[in-house]
Amino acid sequence: MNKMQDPTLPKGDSGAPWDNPRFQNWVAVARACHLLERTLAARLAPLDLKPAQLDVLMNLHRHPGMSQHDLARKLLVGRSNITMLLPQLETRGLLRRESDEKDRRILRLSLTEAGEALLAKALKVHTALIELAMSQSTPQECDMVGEHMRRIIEVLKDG
Amino acid sequence: MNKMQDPTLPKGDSGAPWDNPRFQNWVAVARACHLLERTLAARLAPLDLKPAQLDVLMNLHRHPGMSQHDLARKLLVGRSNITMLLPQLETRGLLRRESDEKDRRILRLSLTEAGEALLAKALKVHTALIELAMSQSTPQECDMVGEHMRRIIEVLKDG
DNA sequence: TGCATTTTGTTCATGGTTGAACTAATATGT
DNA sequence: ACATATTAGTTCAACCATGAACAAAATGCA
Repeated sequence: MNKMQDPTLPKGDSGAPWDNPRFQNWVAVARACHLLERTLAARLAPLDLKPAQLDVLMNLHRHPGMSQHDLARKLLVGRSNITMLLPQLETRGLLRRESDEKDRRILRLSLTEAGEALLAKALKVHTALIELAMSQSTPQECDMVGEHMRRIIEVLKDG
Repeated sequence: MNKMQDPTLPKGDSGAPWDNPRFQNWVAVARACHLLERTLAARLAPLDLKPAQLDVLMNLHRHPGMSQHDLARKLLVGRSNITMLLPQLETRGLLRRESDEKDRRILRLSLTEAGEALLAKALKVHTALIELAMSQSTPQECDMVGEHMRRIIEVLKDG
């Protein structure tokens, strides 16, 4: 269904990508991501947390003691981004940065009690939102989507 | 497969979202989006175009004569963003902004010949990248992903 | 050891995005 | 018609993310 031509489309677009289903499907993926990110930001605002900061807390909870460099790679952002991001969280008492005794270049990161507590609250929000989004399909379909995306990540990681 | 526990995980995380498949699957979606966006930016650089600018050209090709407000809604960005974005493209001779005679608040947007030409080149790059990503699954699976994402968009559009 | 290279984190200038406040044009209601 | 409300677009200051250039520490190799 829904194969009707949009009458406002200019003619002579036969080879255009807009009637390519793959193209349309990816546009939907990008839109959904964009929208969920914005919604998450709105719902996280009462906790005075931004999505990027939540990502930091989540990764530090799962991998306590990781370095800033490792954190940057995990989050797919530049190292300088981490440098700009952490002081706000450290000042709020959410995380610690401790020099590694063996390699004094490295700062080992870990959450404080307050950081763990805030993370727990934020995770409720985040999880609820993802549940809402992912419950739009069956678990099997979700797994398929996940598999597909992981393959995309692999194929793009070096190209 | 791959259900092994990560031995570095802290204990006592039983209710945590990390072993929730839906959570992991959405993380994969977000990562793939992020990565594809970055890859697109890199491949568009030789044309001196950024992904956001390509989105503008694409929408103006499909809906010539649309207003800046409509364009902003289509792209899910603020109106001020459009205001900042367009002058660069107009100066490069890629698009026109013409006052509507009936409603002089509105600026009607359309591509120039040069805009259409550049769009055609950029679309080759964009399409190739999406083909690469989406060919990681069968067309049926792609359609399912698209359907899922469109449902997510609907459910989030007003929440 | 001595010296080049690599790695970690920081600084800084740049560019992109946002939302609030603003102007101008139109629509609405009485 | 006339005051009020709404809408289109702009301006501006604040915030983020980025990458290049940098300093400090560690590594490797001769």
